[in-house]
Amino acid sequence: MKEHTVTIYDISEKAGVSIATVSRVLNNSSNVSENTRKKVLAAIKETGYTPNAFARGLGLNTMKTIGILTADSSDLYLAKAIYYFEEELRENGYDSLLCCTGYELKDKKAAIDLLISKKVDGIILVGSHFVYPDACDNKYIYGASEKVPVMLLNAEVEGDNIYCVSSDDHDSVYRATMKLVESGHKNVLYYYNTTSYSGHLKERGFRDAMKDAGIEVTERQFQFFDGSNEDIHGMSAQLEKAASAGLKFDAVIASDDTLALSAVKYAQAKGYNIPDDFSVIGYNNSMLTNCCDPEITSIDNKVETLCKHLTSILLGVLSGEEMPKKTVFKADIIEKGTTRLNKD
Amino acid sequence: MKEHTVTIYDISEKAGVSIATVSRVLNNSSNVSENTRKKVLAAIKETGYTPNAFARGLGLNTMKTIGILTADSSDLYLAKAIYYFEEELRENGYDSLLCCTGYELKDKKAAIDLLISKKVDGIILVGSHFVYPDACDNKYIYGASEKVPVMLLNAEVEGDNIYCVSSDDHDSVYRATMKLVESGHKNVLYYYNTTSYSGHLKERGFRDAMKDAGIEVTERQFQFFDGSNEDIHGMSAQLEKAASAGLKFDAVIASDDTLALSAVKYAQAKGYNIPDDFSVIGYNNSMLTNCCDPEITSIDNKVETLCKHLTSILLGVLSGEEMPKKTVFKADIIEKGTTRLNKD
DNA sequence: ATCAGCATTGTAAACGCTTACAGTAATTCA
DNA sequence: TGAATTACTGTAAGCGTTTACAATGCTGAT
Repeated sequence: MKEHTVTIYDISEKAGVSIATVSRVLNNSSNVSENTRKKVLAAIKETGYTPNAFARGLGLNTMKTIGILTADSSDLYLAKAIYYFEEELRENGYDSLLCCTGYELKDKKAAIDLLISKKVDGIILVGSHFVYPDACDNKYIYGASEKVPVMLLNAEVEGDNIYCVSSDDHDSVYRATMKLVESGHKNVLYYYNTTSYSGHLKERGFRDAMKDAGIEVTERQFQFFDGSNEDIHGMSAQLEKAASAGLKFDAVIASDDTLALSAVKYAQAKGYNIPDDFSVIGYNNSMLTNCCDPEITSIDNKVETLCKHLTSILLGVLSGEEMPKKTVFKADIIEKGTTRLNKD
Repeated sequence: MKEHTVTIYDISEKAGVSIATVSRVLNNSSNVSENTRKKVLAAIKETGYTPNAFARGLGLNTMKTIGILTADSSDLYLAKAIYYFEEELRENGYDSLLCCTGYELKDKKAAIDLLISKKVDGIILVGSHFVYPDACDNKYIYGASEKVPVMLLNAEVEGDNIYCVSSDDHDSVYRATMKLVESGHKNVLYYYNTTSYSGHLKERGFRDAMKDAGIEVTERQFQFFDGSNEDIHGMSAQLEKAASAGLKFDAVIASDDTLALSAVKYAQAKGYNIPDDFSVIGYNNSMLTNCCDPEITSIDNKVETLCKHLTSILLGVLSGEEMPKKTVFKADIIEKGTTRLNKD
């Protein structure tokens, strides 16, 4: 069963050359005669030899691998981000080591240590969950950045070896809220399920917009959903409960498309007419927005753009270039059927 | 910037012991006095030392890492599977290396080579896309299985170091189709988007059921959707086109919830009453089935169960136990609003 | 006092690769 | 013809661990 694994020595012997030459062939080094190259390649093919990446990594002290961390790869948005990272990295000769950490701080720390001990060349933290409102909880990120560059998607932390690419969540929610207000909605409810960095930005965007619009908001208008991010029924039920408890709202701006969808379902169950009696705006412009009828107006923060940009910055950093520490993109509001915003 | 990385030698020096002793502490070997252990641990803590996994891997010839391959991590179902694998493996001390290969055979091969050169201890192929109807295309799997155990989720290939865990797709589609027929549907359309291994099983399930029900089917009743698996509009449009071209159907059984959702949208656009005039059954029982109204009846093939089972088999294999080569689970048909099946 | 036996620690080889440096043969130039 | 150059190839050190084996220092029994 466990036959002797083929090493560079076997190849060198078979091809009648030294291991250095084999190595040169493997690394496309120029100083090899066409003749020997052929012999070596033949031996490799014949034996089915694959180089041992440990040994290689040991010497070079790099595995050409990027660690990707995310709280939950089954989240629609995060999964998409991971997909783009994977793709871009692979095209540039890097592999990726994915860790789904869950939402516990200690697990995040453990995962980072693990990646570092595996000698990743860089770390990408996918999603704002990694950055806490309380700056002091973000220390672990600094720790990591002492060893390798740390990239943040949709979150911001200032630091020496830390690079951030994000969408301006404050701005997009601000604009969306404003538009809802301008299109005649007085009682806008903010429905959210995360208190992460970007969660805070979004919330502030909402608050600021309402304030600038001269509308007072009560804390009840901030509904926090604390369940699974797939539990559409639970999400609707919570809105229903809030309504029965006397809360009035004729529009929902959600921090997430799933929440938005639940709001649509809630409104339809109530018999409201969307978008005439009731408006909904989601976030991420994921396929979920196309699942119901009417389809959901949503904020598109352009994952693909963000991810590609982030990857190119990382690659730049890795090859020693000077790169911007912070890049912010503006999101688009994609209007579909759950709003009537542009009434001009 | 690039300060000397801390190695086991630094620790040994700082703690005044040999590197072997440090190594023993790191590996919780018993033969270390409490006193020295403390000194070593102190030194480790002080320097922030993390062991180099390459060096370790080189010696042990294992990285305690499992390679996970999937065509597309942003697919809802696959992402979920990956999530469970990740979680289970981590809990058992294994890390995972994820590769999203896309759907091209050559990329799959390349990814496998890569994983093997990284000395993964095993490979999990997530999704039936890895197994082709033409057995000859599956050779690359045998190649991999010569080096490490290969696990297949939702696909079957026989081979020496290959283990399969799947849901009985033929059976579930057969039963679902039968139920549709028994509940009065004559013109059932089969809507699919993959010709993978399980795609074939499903199709055969459909054909066999129709045959056993004594209903003749024409090839037009097999609609293959060839676009993005998020393109709900395109999916609906294709059904619309088929209908305009004269195809009659009063039920759709889809190989996937997204397709099913598109069928619901199609039917609703047509003004059909679901489930009275028109029935739909999806596959995977994902959250998409809860997105529209009525919610979609779907086949639940229990990813979580499958994934956990697969992982436990893999762990068994890795620890040298004898394990079943093939495990098949039966799926459940979860009836919701798009059908009226159990009319007894 | 001596020594077997034990607990603990140290030494050094091995893991498979890259690469600086050294060596060799062939070619060119004067 | 000999020296310098070029083109290729080989030798061996080093990367940071683990671990078999050797060495040390104690313990208590004789």
